[in-house]
Amino acid sequence: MKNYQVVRDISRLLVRKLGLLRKNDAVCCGVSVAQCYSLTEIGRREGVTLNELAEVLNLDKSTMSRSVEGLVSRGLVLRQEIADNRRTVNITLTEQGKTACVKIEQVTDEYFKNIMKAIPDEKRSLVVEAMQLLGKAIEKQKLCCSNEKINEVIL
Amino acid sequence: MKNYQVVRDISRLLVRKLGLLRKNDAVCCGVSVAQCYSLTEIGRREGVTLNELAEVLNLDKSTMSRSVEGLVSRGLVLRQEIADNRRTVNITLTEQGKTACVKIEQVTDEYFKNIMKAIPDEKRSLVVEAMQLLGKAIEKQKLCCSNEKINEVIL
DNA sequence: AACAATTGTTGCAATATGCAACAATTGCGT
DNA sequence: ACGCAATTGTTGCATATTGCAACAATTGTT
Repeated sequence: MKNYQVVRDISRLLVRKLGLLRKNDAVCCGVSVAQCYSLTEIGRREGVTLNELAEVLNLDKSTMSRSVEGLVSRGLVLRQEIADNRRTVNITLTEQGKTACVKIEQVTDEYFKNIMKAIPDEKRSLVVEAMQLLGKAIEKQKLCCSNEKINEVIL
Repeated sequence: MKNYQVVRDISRLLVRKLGLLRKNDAVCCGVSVAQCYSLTEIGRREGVTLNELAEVLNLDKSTMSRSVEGLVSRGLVLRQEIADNRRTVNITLTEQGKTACVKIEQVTDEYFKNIMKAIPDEKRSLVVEAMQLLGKAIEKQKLCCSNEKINEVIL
């Protein structure tokens, strides 16, 4: 197996184990996977723009807008106007949203903690170092098959 | 940062870069992300059962059934009966399906090759070794938040 | 032979999707 | 200051996808 295929396999494995192909509306805390990601991202940044969120999650801004609307109607998220710019919107977590975020963090962290536990002690730091290198490498890459519209129909 | 968070970050990064939250119907070769995964999995196994496919991709069998139906109607996939069992279905690729698979492999491999290229030469084998360890560790884990129905509504 | 378990397909209502069009606002060039 | 382009976010819209539940068909078990 080629070395890049090892990375690809990890990717496939994560997709499977994390149920990323699902669009379930109740994965954790009564919200979908995509909404979990939204909540986490909003929480980490303490306020985001809709565009920023769409970009980070690699979603269309219309999709993002509606997704946020869903979170607002659940009382998890707040859409606030910014004083110095009446065009953009500042998206923040409500108290309920923060609670949800904590819960999501717990569930997710638990999962990844178990993964680390399953790695032999003496190999753990090696894995961490490698993952940091990998992270940097991935960050340098463009988005894959996203906005480039590779719609070539097969002959 | 805790060591498990490094792995989690990689996961988030992949979700973002690979556009896994998208349910775009035309990511590559005119099929969606989920369908790309289906095609790849069917191709790798040279014939799968619907249930197997649903399990591997962590999707409901009804969803899987319809997704396969979509691939059949596009002429990419074949649903065949098995001689010794008239209940199960054997799903295989058509010639067009194989062509699509090759294309998908190319696009995906290209992406992961670039990631490896972005890793310093002397560190590459380290990363590969670590990824193999990580892969084994992830395989040992259960599915995350999938069928367990953690539908606890937040207070 | 009777009954349980498995496999895959639909009915169904709800939701999500992205593109395009749009209004509101801001920035830029002159 | 004025006009025009660019940005930001929201909707209309048609389509696609989701999972649960119910179902028929088949297979396994006792």
